[in-house]
Amino acid sequence: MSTPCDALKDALYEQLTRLTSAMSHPKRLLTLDLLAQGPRTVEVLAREIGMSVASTSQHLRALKQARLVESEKSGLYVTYRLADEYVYRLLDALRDVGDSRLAEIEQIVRQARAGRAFEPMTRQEAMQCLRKRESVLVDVRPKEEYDAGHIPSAISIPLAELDQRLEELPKEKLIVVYCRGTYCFLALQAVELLRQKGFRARHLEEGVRDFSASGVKLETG
Amino acid sequence: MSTPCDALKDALYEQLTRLTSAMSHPKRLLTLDLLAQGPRTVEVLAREIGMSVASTSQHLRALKQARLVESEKSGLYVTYRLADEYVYRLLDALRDVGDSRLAEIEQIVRQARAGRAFEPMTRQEAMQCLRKRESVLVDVRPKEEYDAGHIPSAISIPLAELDQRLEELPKEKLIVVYCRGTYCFLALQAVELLRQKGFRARHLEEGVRDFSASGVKLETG
DNA sequence: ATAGTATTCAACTACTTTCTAAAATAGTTA
DNA sequence: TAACTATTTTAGAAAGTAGTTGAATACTAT
Repeated sequence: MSTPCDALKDALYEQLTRLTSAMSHPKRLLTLDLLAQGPRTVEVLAREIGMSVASTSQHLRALKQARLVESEKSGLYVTYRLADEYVYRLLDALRDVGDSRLAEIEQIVRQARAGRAFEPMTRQEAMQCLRKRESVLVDVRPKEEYDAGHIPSAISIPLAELDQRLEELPKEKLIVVYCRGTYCFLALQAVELLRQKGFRARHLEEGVRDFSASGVKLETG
Repeated sequence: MSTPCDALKDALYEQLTRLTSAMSHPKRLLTLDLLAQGPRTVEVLAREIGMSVASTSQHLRALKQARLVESEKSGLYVTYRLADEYVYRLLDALRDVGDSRLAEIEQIVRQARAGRAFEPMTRQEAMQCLRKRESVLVDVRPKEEYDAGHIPSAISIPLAELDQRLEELPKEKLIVVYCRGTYCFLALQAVELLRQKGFRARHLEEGVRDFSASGVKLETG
């Protein structure tokens, strides 16, 4: 009892698995997350994901064939970027499922904290510090995400730009950074960088998602 | 220059690929889509996806290990269901990317129409018929999705229940069905079934997504 | 018990994916 | 033109994935 629909459905799901297959490799997922923060060349990506340029190129080809990324050649360099807004949201949805379903991820995060260096701040602590003007709150997500909604009174310094914008931050205050959610690593990386540069820095236990989920009205623009 | 973060990140992305790998098989994706419409037993699923029970069971195990589905044994039968709301949204996000990025999907849909039997109705046509009371509009998505927002004046008959609720539909009118979007096959399957049962039936070219995208206020509840 | 049914498991083969290393391509500079 | 750089391609070995078959498990009914 094979209906005309069935052949179609098979073809459709085969196409959709082009997307999921392309995302089924840790380095490719990491690549997408990096590209979500901004375009990059092959060489830069290779360094960031810790693979050979040849491998990186192959992975990028896989992503491109699935139309998850686009590339543009200018001179010697090929710059890759995320294909569009929907890919961005797909990554987000994936993180959400990971967050809600994979206990293993919880554990990874907890282990990270066991190292002690990355003890997170609770919302209460952070808000108190902020009210007493002992700290500044920094949103290290890409600018677009900040614009779409951020914690009130936070300033935007995307992780990618942090290195060049250190002079905007007060050395004497505590820098509190946050990103998307509990297990988004942008904030951790920011803390790492800031401490290297001699700042006092900590990250918020919760991310924007948790704030908005618990009823805090986010600012936009 | 490997930072403490890097090890964590690797572990995290490895965990996230458990999700995408589990979704990287056409039959497993189809299985998730079916489970999104309601829980099913292994045998039923096997029939619906067109595989042996043994294979189906193995695929279900893969999905379960990734925590995308849950199972419950009662008596002889094991019933599988989608793990939670977020998995649902992940599937949705995936369809959206497919819709926006994969020209191949467009083509599959167009090919289906070339077969002629499934010529879709435009919104204008449908609305005209509806105003003249020559047709009824049926939303064949799962009840939850209907409740979350549907085209005004549509009634809800989930595809899964259509077979048992045929007597609610007027034989003399044209049945216009719609589902999520252009290439969601729920509506096509509904049309197929309705025609088999002697109804006149067609499907809307657009789905809820397109309606809401073009500014139509959806009804809820 | 015994037979029967739904589901899972194990072992095997065929196929696909991934990494590496080396070669090829394409654009730039001297 | 040749030398150089960024990227892509290719071929091959190693690892992983998928479908089949037949057997094992677990529950029900007699």
